[in-house]
Amino acid sequence: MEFSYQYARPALTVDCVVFGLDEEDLKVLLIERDLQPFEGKWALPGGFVRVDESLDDSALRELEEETGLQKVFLEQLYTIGDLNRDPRERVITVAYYALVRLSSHKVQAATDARQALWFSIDDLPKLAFDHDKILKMAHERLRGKVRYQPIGFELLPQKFTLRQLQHLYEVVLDRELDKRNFRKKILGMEILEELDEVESDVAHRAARLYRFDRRAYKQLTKQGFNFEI
Amino acid sequence: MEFSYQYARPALTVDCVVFGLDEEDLKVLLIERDLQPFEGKWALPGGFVRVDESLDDSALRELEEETGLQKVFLEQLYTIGDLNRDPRERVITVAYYALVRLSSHKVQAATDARQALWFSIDDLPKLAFDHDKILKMAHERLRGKVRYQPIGFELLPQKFTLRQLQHLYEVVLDRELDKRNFRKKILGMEILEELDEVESDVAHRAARLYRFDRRAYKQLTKQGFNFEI
DNA sequence: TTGACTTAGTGTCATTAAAACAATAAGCTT
DNA sequence: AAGCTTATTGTTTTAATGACACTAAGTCAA
Repeated sequence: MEFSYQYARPALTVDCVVFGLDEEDLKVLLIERDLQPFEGKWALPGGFVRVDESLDDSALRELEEETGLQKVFLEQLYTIGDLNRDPRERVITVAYYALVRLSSHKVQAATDARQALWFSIDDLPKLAFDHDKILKMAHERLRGKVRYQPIGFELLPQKFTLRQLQHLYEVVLDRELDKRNFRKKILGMEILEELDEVESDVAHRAARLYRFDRRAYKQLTKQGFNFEI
Repeated sequence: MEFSYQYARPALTVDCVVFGLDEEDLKVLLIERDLQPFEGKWALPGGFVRVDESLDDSALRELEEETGLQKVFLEQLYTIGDLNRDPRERVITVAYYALVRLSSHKVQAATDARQALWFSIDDLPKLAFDHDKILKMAHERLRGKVRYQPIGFELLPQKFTLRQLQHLYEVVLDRELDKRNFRKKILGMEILEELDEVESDVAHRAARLYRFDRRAYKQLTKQGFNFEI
């Protein structure tokens, strides 16, 4: 007990809602807790903020420690400070959400976690603390934000087909989109680079591959262009 | 020094960007600090979070203590935890923004503040800490959010004219709107209640007064209606 | 009381964006 | 070679947006 203060201070944590996407649906990465409280329960990866690291760094560090993930897309979500959200003491958590290319990330449990597993967003276990609430918030944020910011690409491989891109939006927005209208719209934005490559290993005509053109997008935003699906 | 912990803990504060609107432009409420550090400098109202109060309550309490404002519209903005944002020690702040009906709120300085004053958003003094950055963030959030959430009404008196409403959007979005198109659009939403009253004390034809119909709005959102200016 | 002044209030047309909709082409499998 | 699966492409209809100007109502002052 080396650190003393004149007034009581709440503990501060970060928690991450990590989204991934596969051919079926949207997934969330959860860890099985290896410590009390809620030992053995599923929870969001996260942990205490150190006094010498920024909040973003905290979130990235905890993600790597508990799940092995590195260099993911990360944005702050909300800070939750309800009085009794942790049975031990007053804990305030800064929640983040992260988007990862599920295909290219191997996940492995580590510190404070027995295992890390991907769960379908439609089939989640009961979570520790108020993590259900945080996860729901993150899901809503993702649904809202994916429509007016090109963050969806963070969920896809670098090279993707228009089918995959449309599938992403259908899964996240939870509604079907018209193929012709979707292609017309997204190609009309001129933020995709058409590659001289097609997908491989499919048992039918292979679709062309595209890449998100970050430079073109930045250029367009400067001119007042607004991304919107 | 009564409170001891095993690990060092950052201090936790809340800060509020309070927006108001008058006939000219958008205003922000600032306080002149009466304590070190930055004594005598202008800053956002705010202060330390107590261990037994929620973050929202903290923000509301600080607002009342430092400016006398009560029952304002308040939303969380962002949590800033850069390492050296406070010269004393590591301080993490949960930033909020608030919208008030400037006309109906008297402002008075109190605890820790020499005075509280409204500043035009286009003519701000240099602020203490990183409050410039927070204020800028809040302004961007307001500009973004006012278009797809009917929060603008929080800045107007309960009864307002369409001219006032349009002026609000022109000031916040910083561009002129066409009167006929604006009226067509906003009235077409059917979220305004037309009153049997007109404004008074004007030296010309008096305009009809309207009131935001929260019930109608909620009903419409249930049916999938999306507010958008 | 009248004329001048100020703001309120209103509708149409042109343009653009969104939504609905189906046939052919390419490549793989058997 | 025939059959299967998915890729790729345009047109038409409908709805939303944006541009644009005059008359009505009420106040003020001569």
